[in-house]
Amino acid sequence: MDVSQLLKGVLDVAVLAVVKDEDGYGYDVLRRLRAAGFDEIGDASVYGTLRRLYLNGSLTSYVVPSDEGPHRKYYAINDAGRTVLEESIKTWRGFADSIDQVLKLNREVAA
Amino acid sequence: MDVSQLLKGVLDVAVLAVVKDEDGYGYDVLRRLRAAGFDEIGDASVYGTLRRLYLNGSLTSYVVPSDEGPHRKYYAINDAGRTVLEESIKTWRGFADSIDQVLKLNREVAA
DNA sequence: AAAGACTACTGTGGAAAGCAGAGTACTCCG
DNA sequence: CGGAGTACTCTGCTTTCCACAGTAGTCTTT
Repeated sequence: MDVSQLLKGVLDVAVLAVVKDEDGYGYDVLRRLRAAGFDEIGDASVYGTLRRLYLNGSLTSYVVPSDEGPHRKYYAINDAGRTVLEESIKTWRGFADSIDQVLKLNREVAA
Repeated sequence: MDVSQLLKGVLDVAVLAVVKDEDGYGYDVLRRLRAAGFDEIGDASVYGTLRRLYLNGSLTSYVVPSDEGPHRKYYAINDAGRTVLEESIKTWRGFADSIDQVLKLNREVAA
């Protein structure tokens, strides 16, 4: 099974969730996602997702110069993005439950 | 969030899991998946997935005439398919855990 | 018997999204 | 000065789901 196919559609939520905690720039979001278990994720996927979320109005953006390298393009979540995130979490939950049912994995929401 | 995007890559496992329980033909697999919660799944997706799994050697196939309509093309899982299914379940589990972690959903495998 | 509904499958073409690869550019270290 | 690490952009490829169209069989209803 190809993990990159599984990411389709889910990357949006993952990126929104990560940015919701704290504003982030592309390279940083990439590191945070890799640390969370998406270790094979491609950089272009993250940059592309951030751009897409910015273009559809879920994120705002600002540039900050850096002493340790090139400038950083920060992204921050806004109200629209928070709404999308909440809806997406519900969708994900229902979807994951259906899969677990078919695979007969008994998972429960613990908290 | 678009459910059809979430299906990418996962449909393979879902179909394998459904067919593993009992041999099935396309229209029937479609109904079983819809009953499991994938109520918006397109028929062409299921037929396409069955064809793909057959071509890559995970399923075998045989035709059975029917009294209630056109003939039925049954698919059965084989050893290769079972191996793919087991590997895919592991991949799914790891993937879903990563998502849950990022979304801060505390799920646990109960049994 | 014609019309419609349900069953059952095939094939084509389109769209979305992840990703590889190439390119740009800045900083720091040896 | 060259290499490594950081940081981003852009183009084009690939996979996969799906809408749509078409074929074809059975059964019910009018």
